[in-house]
Amino acid sequence: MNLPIGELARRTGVKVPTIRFYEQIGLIAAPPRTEGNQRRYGKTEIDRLNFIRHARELGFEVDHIRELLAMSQEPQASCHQADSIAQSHLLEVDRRIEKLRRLRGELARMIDECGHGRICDCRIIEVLADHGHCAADHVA
Amino acid sequence: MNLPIGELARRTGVKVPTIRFYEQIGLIAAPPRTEGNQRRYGKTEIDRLNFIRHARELGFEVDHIRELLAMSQEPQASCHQADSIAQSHLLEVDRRIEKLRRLRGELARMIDECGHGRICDCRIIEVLADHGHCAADHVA
DNA sequence: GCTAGAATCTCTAGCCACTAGAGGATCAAG
DNA sequence: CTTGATCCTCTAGTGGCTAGAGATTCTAGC
Repeated sequence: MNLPIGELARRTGVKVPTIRFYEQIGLIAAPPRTEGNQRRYGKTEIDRLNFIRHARELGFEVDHIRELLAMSQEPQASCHQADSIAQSHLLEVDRRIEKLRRLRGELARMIDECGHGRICDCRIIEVLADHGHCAADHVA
Repeated sequence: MNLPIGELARRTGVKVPTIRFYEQIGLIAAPPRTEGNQRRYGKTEIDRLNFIRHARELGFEVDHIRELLAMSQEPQASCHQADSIAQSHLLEVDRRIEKLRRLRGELARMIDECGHGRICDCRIIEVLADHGHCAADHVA
């Protein structure tokens, strides 16, 4: 277990520059180096990077991941805080889905109404140009 | 109709710095200036900015908006291209919705299974730490 | 005409989470 | 000992803005 960064990347699915970036922002610790100044990693980093990757895939922000990582280091603590981070993230995801759904509806309607003729008759252009009182006006 | 930038902002819902930014990236033209070097706008810019805002609200990228704007200037052209931009954007929105829904499912399950006890028993932390063969692994 | 305060100007830097590329050093296999 | 893959650091770029500094200009009231 003395992996170079490329091997760590292969095993975790996190790209090499991203690993270095995570080190830079302090999301993972700086590992030991070879005599020739190359990073060498162990099992700890595989786990940590996998954790980070899963959390990113679930859409957690880096700052939240920082907190979740800190919690995972304190197994006896209450998981109330982890729960609340996840909860509020779920709400955020719900908001995004709802917004996209409304948007999708408008898009689909617009496309549907397009008669595939000339620009001057096109609902797509028309809707964009003059859209004074539709739902999307109130999308944040 | 010789509006200062703040008034244009008020009428279109696009913030002042954003208007200047749009000018900088060439999304809108540089307007005439007063003797004191302040921008003054007319009806054209109101329409154009409204178009841009609507398109942004619908999630179109700036480069696509550029194309849509160019099309709207050629009323006799076919709207095939506008249609295809909108179509592919719709597909992209569908992809995003689907991705968020899968993600939401995982999040909700995770939270649901959390016993609200200690970190060492917490499904949230556990799922993140060891998540080897779940759907989210294959989310791009 | 004068003054105060609101609005405007330019410019730089920051946001997020990376990604790309230059230019050079190091490693492992043959 | 050479070759080619991998690694290093550093800077800059992505998208679509947003924030702030410090200076100027406009406008309304007196």
